[in-house]
Amino acid sequence: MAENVRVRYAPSPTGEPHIGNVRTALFNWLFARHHGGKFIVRVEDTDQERLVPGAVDAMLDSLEWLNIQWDEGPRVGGPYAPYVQSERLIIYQDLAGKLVLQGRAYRCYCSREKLEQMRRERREQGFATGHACQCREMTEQQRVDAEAATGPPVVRFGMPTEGVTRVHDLIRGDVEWQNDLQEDFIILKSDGFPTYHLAVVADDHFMEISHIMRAEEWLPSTPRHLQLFDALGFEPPQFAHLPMILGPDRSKLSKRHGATAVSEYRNKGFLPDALINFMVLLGWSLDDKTEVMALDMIKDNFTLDRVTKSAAIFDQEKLEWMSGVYIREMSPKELAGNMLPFLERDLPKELVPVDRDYLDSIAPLIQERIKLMETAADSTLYFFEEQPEYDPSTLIQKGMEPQGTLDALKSALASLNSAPTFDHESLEASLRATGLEIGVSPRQFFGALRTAVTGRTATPPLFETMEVLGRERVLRRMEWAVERLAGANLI
RNA sequence: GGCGCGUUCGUCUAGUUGGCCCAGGACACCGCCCUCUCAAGGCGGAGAUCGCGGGUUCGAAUCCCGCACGCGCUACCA
Repeated sequence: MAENVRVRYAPSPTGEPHIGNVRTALFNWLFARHHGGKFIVRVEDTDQERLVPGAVDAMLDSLEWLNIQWDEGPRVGGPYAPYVQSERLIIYQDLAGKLVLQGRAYRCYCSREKLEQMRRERREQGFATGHACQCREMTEQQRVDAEAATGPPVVRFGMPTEGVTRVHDLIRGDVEWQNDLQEDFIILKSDGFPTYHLAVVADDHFMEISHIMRAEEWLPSTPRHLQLFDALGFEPPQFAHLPMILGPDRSKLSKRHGATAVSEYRNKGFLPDALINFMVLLGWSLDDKTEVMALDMIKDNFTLDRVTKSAAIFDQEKLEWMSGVYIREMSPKELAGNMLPFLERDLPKELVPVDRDYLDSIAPLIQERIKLMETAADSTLYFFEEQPEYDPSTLIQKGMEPQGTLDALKSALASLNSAPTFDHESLEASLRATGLEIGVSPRQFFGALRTAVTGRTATPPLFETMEVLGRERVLRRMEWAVERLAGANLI
């Protein structure tokens, strides 16, 4: 298997790529990288009605954002171009024509209504849908008559009427289907476009795909593809049907499950590496304990025998934890660089642009307190605001009185005013001494100072925060707090 | 209805040749520690009769049979 691995990711451009799609792309890519093979992206746009403008770009952008590079496909080209099915129609039409000539496919003139009716009846009788119509057995005269009476026909593939079709799935083992229970499926639509079934078989053959790795929902159509490969005289690739990704209600992941598009995760400020690491764990594992892994380790160990059979539910909370892990692993400067665009997006306009050096000094303080870049603006707002707004009563700590709080703030202000340096070590030393002197517990004293300096009850460590804010800002805010409390009518 | 796949803590999973598994790790949850708050971190806890019922075996989550449930497919969609 080591030589000539060629796998593909073949999305249809019908909207924003979601986690399920991209997880499939990820597994294909990892498989290719593990085996030193090629990863190909192919656009399956054979359904003209469902095309969504911009969807191809959205797809490719998502892959690029995640750093999943493809060796052949749109934007990069390759020896088997074009990689867009709507530009390969002639291939499919030619193949369909040959199959008709060989008697392996036939033209079908049935209306959708008639088909639907027949299927309903068969189902009511408890049968499989099976072969739906009689067009397969038409005489030449009947065909001519039908041609005149209806519009352009579709081309159906005639499934064998006996025997079984068997696949050795690399993940699921042997699976087989009874041929006479299979329907004669359409390979060429009346608009001249192929269906997925024909196009996928043709392209996978001509692009020399070695393994078809796709979601489990495709397993039922595998016998069709196998029969097509056979009828066309093509050697079929190997198959591996990946477990699906489900929403919290255990049904196939879809828009109604909330955030499913990759772009949404990007906008929320998840790191691509964290998302990759999380997604790979949905259906694959390294061992019984390792979860946080560098990409190289994943590539080195990514084999199909470690892929799960059962579907997985997408757990947002665990993703957020993973995101936090990756944030804590990077350098403060990297964090700052990552936060920058989000701050410029989310901070009040008058506070933008932010000073990069200042941001660099803030980053280490919030590094272990942030999980998503989306929250960066809120958790750093008080660093940028001139004066955070807050209710003066929140200055008063549990067990303290307004007057005592005011006195404490004044003492702190005096201490701060006379501080020779404004680094956190000396600030802490002198403020602790002050607290001791006036008999206010550290919890109460620093709590009051925290509110005075940041307007918040939960922040990074107080003295580091003061150091980063700097003497001027801290003194101004302290003075303001004293004024506010004194004028608050609480005393 | 038919066909197919799946079934280990709430969730992601380990468990690949039956014994080291009366089932391990992680997220979430709870408690304690650390502590100026919030986090992060450390320690500990609760949580799975391995879907159910039969077998086989000295011994089964692991093998066999049956059943149940869930999901997927069942389009001139992919």
